[in-house]
Amino acid sequence: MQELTSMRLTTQRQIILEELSKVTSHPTANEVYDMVRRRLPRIGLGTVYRNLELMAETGMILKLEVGGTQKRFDATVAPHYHVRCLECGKVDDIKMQVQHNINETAAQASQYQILGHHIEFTGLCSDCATSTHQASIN
Amino acid sequence: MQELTSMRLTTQRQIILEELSKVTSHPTANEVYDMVRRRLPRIGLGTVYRNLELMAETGMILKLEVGGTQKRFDATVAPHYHVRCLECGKVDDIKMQVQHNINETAAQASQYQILGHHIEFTGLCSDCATSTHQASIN
DNA sequence: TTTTATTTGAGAAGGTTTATCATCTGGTAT
DNA sequence: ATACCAGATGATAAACCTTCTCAAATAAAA
Repeated sequence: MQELTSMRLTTQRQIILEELSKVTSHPTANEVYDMVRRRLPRIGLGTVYRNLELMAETGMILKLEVGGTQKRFDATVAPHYHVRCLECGKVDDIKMQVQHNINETAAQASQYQILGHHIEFTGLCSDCATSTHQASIN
Repeated sequence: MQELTSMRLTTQRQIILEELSKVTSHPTANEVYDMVRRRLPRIGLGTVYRNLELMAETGMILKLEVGGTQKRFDATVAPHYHVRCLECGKVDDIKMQVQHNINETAAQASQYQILGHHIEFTGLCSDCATSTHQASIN
């Protein structure tokens, strides 16, 4: 794993973290790339991927391996849950208590050494709920 | 969405479902392809992807959009939770009660129309827990 | 400043999934 | 049985996301 101590403070790194911290959406690597490119037009996509991965390893940010095809990133490190819209793929936070106790239940119900859990709710965001409803009328 | 009524019962479809039903692991599309190919050597990878997707749409099987790079499939349709090994990527079932109540909690805590949830535990399977432990001794 | 190990940008490569399309086939009607 | 046809298949290409490679650039230490 990457050591925090040996990580240089490059402009690219700072701006990637700054831009990710600005939003509460959970952007994909490519969306972060678009955000960062407005300030650093010559940055490479590989640099964004490399640094998001690195920051996730050191725990500076969260890598969300949720449903959908792409990985998403989150500057909020504290454990919390997510909802994903089945229609548009948008991911939002769910502000509810973290169920610490279920890790033990899972540990007892399996042969695994349980290290954590993540809950992903699925449903329709307010925008898509409206349009889907309208579509079902037609 | 694909209608069950208009789905032909092709040999390929039957065997894909049969092979998936045989295992309790949660194979990726490529793993299903390998399993099916032993009985239908001329089947195409696209056919496997197409049918797994189709069966997931009709609810015949479950498509797991869990962490890791690849999607995994499951012949057990009843709601249940999963553990993923952080080391080897293996996915197993967790036999614990489904927390029906948390959907309401999530609905109240968000603007989404909540349709369901999935819990993915992360940890180390017994094999990897051993080898990782040994590695940390060295 | 000079040095050096790390990082970058550009592009290639890898891996997974989806799309395309001529051919084939299961199910139905004849 | 046979013919028909919408739907399915297999082969291949394409799309997509992510990782790798490496010469050039650069942050940080000497």
